[in-house]
Amino acid sequence: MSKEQFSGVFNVSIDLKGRVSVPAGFRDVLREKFQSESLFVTLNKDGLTAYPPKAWNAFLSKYDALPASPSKEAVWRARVSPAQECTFNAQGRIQVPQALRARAGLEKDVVIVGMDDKIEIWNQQAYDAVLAKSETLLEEDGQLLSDLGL
Amino acid sequence: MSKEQFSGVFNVSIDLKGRVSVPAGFRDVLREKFQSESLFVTLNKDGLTAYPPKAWNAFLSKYDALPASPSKEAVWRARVSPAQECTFNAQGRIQVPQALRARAGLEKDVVIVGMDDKIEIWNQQAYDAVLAKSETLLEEDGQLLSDLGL
DNA sequence: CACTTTTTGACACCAGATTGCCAAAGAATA
DNA sequence: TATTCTTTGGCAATCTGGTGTCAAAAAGTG
Repeated sequence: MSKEQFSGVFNVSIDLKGRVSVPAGFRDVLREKFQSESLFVTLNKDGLTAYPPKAWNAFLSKYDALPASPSKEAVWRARVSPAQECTFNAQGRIQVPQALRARAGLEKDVVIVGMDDKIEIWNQQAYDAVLAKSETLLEEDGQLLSDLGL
Repeated sequence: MSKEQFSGVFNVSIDLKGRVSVPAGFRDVLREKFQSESLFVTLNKDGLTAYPPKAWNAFLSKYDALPASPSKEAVWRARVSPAQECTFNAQGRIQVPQALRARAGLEKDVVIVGMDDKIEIWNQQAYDAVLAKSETLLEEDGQLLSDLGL
């Protein structure tokens, strides 16, 4: 089975000007499965998420179909309006816009996480924190993992 | 595909005289898509909104068509009458009239947000606040985002 | 271990953003 | 009306941040 989706966690670094190396494997997936050379990067609750154009447009269509509501407006404000398209340079790096970097607290060490049809970009510490929180949660719910056979 | 609409979030600064640099990309969209060199800036509930003349005139037509009512008067007072046209200077800055600045609390750090056919201008703290509020709303309505595939 | 690929840091270059300064225009004062 | 003070806009110098490129370092592969 060849790679079909984004998966795995990668520690990468962001340079002084805000460029991040996207793992080569992800670029392959992007090219082969999504026929694209760019990513739509936007905010999420604790960091950034990057979508292949196809996935982003699919989301936008669903979004447009929603009836007007305060929640819809919140989605617009928090997810849609901050989005920016980023293209790759010759070394496979994308330039993350300053405002997004600032919000996500990206400085030197960042973590890139494959999430099937999207990619998350985290500040290293923030990622460590959620990971730790997840571990804690699993310990409290000891049954779940063994039910899953893990 | 070139940029068709205003999008993205930008941190910019406003000088003592109230001049704001509008991101170069927005000026391109304004020139190419809206054939215009100015913006109509007016109040909104928590900050300022700037419209390309075309969009502003479209709104005014709809407004004129409204039957007279106290609400219509309220729109006049709160949105229409405060509006002022601002042109760009040689450096791509617009001068935001003092009265509007004061109402929106614009001092040093401002945030410019692309909203398709209009542009929002926020005081940095105020923007942080609405963004946080939107995030909260989205958490409460946990279903929505996953329905949208985000 | 040798070789290839990927990642990273460094540098130069350029466009855009910021700042301060100066002059013109306007308002206030006498 | 003459004078001063204030505001506004334009210009220029500077600074910052983004982009492209190169080469060293690191990681991966056979």
